[in-house]
Amino acid sequence: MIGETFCPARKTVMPKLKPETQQARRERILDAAEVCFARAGFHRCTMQDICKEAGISAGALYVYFASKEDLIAGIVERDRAKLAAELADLSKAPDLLSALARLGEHYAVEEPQYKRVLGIEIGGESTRNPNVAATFRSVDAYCRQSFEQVFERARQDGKIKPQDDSGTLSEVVSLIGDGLFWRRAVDPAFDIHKVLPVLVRMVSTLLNPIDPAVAGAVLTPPAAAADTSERSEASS
Amino acid sequence: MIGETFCPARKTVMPKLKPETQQARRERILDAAEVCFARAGFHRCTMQDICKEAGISAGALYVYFASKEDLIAGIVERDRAKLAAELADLSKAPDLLSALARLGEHYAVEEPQYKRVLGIEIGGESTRNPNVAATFRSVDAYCRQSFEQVFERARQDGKIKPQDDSGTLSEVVSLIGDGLFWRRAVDPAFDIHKVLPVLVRMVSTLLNPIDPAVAGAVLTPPAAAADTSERSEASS
DNA sequence: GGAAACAAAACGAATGGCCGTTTTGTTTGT
DNA sequence: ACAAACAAAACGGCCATTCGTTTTGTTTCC
Repeated sequence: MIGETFCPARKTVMPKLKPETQQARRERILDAAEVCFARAGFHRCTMQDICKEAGISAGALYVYFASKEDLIAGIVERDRAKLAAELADLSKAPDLLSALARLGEHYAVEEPQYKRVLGIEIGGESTRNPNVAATFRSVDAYCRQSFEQVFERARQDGKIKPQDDSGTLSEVVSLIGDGLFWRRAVDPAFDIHKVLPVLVRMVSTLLNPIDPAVAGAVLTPPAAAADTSERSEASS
Repeated sequence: MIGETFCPARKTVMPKLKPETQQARRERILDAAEVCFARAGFHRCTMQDICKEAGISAGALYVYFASKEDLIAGIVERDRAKLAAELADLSKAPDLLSALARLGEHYAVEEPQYKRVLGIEIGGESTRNPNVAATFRSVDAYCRQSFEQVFERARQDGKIKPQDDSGTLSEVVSLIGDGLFWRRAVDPAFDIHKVLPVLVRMVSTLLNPIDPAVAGAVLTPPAAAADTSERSEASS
């Protein structure tokens, strides 16, 4: 076994962790950093905090991230990438409005509190850190474009008859999403189920201002709506 | 707390700055701190930065604020108090919807950027600093109550016929306000004039879902609306 | 009225602790 | 066997706060 293999073609760098384990470590560090950053903000959170949370040493951390700045950038990229991915699924949804409502539900209810707080932290950081700003804005723009395309297709399919152009619709819906996100992050007593139906109704009048019958049709595929979002508290 | 030293007729000495100048200094420091905090965040901003911005020395600053924490609390209180005051004026407005639109216009256009960024900073801080959280939430609650009262009165006066209760209406409108605020703070390219009319229309259908004629009446006292907000660039 | 008296206000260099990062020596994976 | 991965301790800079001193403004006493 020990048989002294000196390989001829072997010279410089190679032995390492398997790239997958390497990636796993990175993710783990990011997970820990997310928690810490949300708990204390990007600032007051120390590298030592993150090390402790991740169960590693400072030396190890610096193998994977060159600096705190770099770590922050990593957090932002991962978080925003996930957001973009989840929003991309939206375009596949058959029912536009209930898909939107489900999205709101998802972000405002299922996501743990610390992720929402992290979102605020990211937005704030984007106003002063050009690096963060770049990824933040690009994802933001992508999301609004997605919305816009969805609306545009729905209109061409005759499913909606909005009086505004798709770009404006997308802006308005994004804005409502931002409001949900902010309120939910900042006010622990916020009850999304109180407002979600109203928001849906409101948006539906936007999409079909003329004919309430059509709006109703888009709004309520009755069975699905009842199951998914409207009353998840009935069971408990 | 200032002029009150008890003085036996003879010996008493209590020279000081006139309370008004004292207050002025405090305000000046708060102004400087606002700028610095917005520029760098509560964290990365140093006390020396603030001193430089205010044109005073460290020692002087600590005469007026016991600690950085204390200074942050001061900022939050002043900012929120102003918000509450401005919102209180709303109840006096004769035309509800255009008053709301004007409010949105005010916060999203006239307010300088750094104040918006400061708002994010405050919200973020409120998720972890109990002191900040207390004033933040109390003002937040006050604002929503104001909205609620305004809506309730409008309903009783027969000006609106909403199908939702005033509490819910207030939540929804607040949420839209939050969305405006966030978007405007975070996205410098955001054009509020693209969405404001749509938002107004949307809210108006909320307030008067049944009878579009009434809704139209509330929405457009035509002369006033044109002058105040809709197209301030037409005249010039 | 004006100067002495005195404390608040302001200054600004010094301090002490904290935190991001580096260095050093050991372990581990291949 | 050898470099990458890691832990642990150490370093160096920065920053909130303090403190001894100076300045400023008000009162008191002649």
